[in-house]
Amino acid sequence: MGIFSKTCEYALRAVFFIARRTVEGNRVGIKEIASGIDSPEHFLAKILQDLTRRGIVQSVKGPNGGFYLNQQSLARPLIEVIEAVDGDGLFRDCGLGLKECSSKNPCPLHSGFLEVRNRLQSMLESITIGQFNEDLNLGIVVLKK
Amino acid sequence: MGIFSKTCEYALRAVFFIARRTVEGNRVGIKEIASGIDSPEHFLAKILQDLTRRGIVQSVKGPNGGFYLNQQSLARPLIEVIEAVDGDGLFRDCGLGLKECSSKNPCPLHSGFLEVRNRLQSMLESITIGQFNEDLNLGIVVLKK
DNA sequence: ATAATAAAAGATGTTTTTGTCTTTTATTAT
DNA sequence: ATAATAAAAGACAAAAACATCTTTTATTAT
Ligand code: FES
Ligand code: FES
Repeated sequence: MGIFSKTCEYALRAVFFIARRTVEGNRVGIKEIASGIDSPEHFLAKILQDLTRRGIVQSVKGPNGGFYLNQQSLARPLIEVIEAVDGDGLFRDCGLGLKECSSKNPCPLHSGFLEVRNRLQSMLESITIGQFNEDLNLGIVVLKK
Repeated sequence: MGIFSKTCEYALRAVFFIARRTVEGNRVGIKEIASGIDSPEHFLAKILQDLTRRGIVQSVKGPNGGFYLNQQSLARPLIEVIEAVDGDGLFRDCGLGLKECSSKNPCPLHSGFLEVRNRLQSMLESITIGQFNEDLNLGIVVLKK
């Protein structure tokens, strides 16, 4: 288990991939996304269906159809994708699994966690889906290995 | 899903609980631990069996038996418990799920992740199992709610 | 030695996550 | 209108995580 669920990892890689195609002016089909990010095709399809319902990504059916991102979606911070898929537990729940996280009756790790998680949160709030297109095109960052 | 697995959350709460009893000079049975940290008894038993095999906690069978921690175990940093239970994936794997994490061919989140995870890692390396006994006794921190 | 105690080990069950396959619906080009 | 295309939806399956129950083994006090 990583910091995010597998589902969420696929979702993040997929939106990065779609963003890149979108700014090139194209929609992109599920097959191409799946092979471009090295994910199981039908499983990813489910994930993108859900993201589409939630308005995180856009899609059209039929010939020349596929997934794309509108301006609003391109500008979305990553944390919205993560919360749509995994919920906000990573940022709100107690790191030791206690029923709730609060600074009255904190668990032993509360203050340490708070600092790390706030840092993660603000990082994910400041990174947008669309901001890596150039680095992806240049091969400076990658979505599969 | 939190940052650690449920199994690991129970393990961490349990070692904190055992530490407290140990410095009072007592061994503590599985029933008392389970109720003291609000975890399923038989499931926790499996977890502690594993931690015992790995030498993270100590135990003796029979009357007056139970779990306890020797000096070395009391001084152990939390990260050793976590790595024993969840492995080191949280600190070594790619946050986007790519096959490996490295600064050549990084994923888009690599540098952001690196900073957050290093912070988490050094926090968990500097906190020891035994260091919260006083706070636990005073009720400043808690292991169940 | 015996009985009582408590962890260790083994067998089994449930739920969630992850993954696959098939059918249906919407859209587009002809 | 029709055929081709591609996502949406539904049914199903495997694996991992989480959990429970029973039997065995080691230890201690009597
Ligand atoms: S109470 Fe445990 S992290 Fe806040
Ligand atoms: S390559 Fe993704 S976190 Fe390092």
